[in-house]
Amino acid sequence: MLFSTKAEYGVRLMVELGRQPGSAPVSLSAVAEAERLPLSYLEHLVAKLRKAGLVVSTRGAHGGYSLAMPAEEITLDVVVEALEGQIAPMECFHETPEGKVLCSHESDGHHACSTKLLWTRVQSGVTKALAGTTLAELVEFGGAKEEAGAKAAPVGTAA
Amino acid sequence: MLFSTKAEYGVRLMVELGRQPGSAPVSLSAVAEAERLPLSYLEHLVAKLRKAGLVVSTRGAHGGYSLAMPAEEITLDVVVEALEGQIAPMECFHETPEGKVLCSHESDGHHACSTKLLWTRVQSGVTKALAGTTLAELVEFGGAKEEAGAKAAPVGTAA
DNA sequence: CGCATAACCGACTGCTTCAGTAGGATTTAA
DNA sequence: TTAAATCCTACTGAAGCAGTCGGTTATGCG
Repeated sequence: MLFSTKAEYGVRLMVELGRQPGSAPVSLSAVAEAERLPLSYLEHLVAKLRKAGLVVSTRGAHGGYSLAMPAEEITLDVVVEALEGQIAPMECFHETPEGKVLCSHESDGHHACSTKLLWTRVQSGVTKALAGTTLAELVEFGGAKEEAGAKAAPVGTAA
Repeated sequence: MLFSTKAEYGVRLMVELGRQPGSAPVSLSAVAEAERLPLSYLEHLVAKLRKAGLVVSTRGAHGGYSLAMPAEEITLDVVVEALEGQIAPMECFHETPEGKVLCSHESDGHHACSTKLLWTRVQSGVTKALAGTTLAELVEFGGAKEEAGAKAAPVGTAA
């Protein structure tokens, strides 16, 4: 598996916040119930998102989380990286700020690291996919949730 | 990290076999020494490659491994999958033989899984990068190893 | 004021995988 | 017959995953 559930849950969380019409904060427990995810685990994930500046929190009663910027401006590479850490295909693969790729094996040999070409391509493929997707797209793709007068609609009533 | 060292070492191993001009088998210890990798660990990896039909082995003295087919016909998606197992961006992401994508979360909700779009794109990016790269490319990229009369050239003499 | 609600924080746990080691059994060329 | 090689199973320390738990702080409301 390329990514763990941290990315999965975290993205779902972000989408849930993106669904919200206004900028009213959503409580974690609401997200947990809507997505059927463990609340205490979401706490860890949302902490990462907050530290990355992707969501803002309001404490106290009726508090919660909301997106730090409009969903159209949030690309998924930033989100996934906040949750999973630096995205690289391989341990030895380090990207400098200028975009150059370093490989830790290149120093120890006479010939260039033959896998570098491969991992560079993979890296590019993943990065393009993530950076080319915005949170707004996912929110829209997720389906048009009812918007007509449903500020405090009951949720748990299945069937 | 998207992939573990299993993919890294395994690909390096394949490249090393691909370097060999003829179809003469290369012993694992030779590969281990050339790439500075632990022999006993390589044994595990080469077993996976053999079971996947990517390399063939000849036992006994002067035995070793060689590619089961020309390097031009070996694409890296097969190699990496043999080493790492099924490549999917997420646990819930299953691809059927016909190419359809199933998501285990889609049954439990009213709306479609909003992350599916994202993981589908990531999957496509990785698959294209891996399937679009042949072992022959990596061998060539790795650099032209000396070919002129170097059947038993000493290796360890650095500096 | 006091209480429920909610964000925040750190420690702990069972489980699986990773990366590698160890010890042997079998096969084969010389 | 022996050295070189593949082959196989079992084991191990370390790390990350997927949570759980208990407690602290902040805040709106009656």
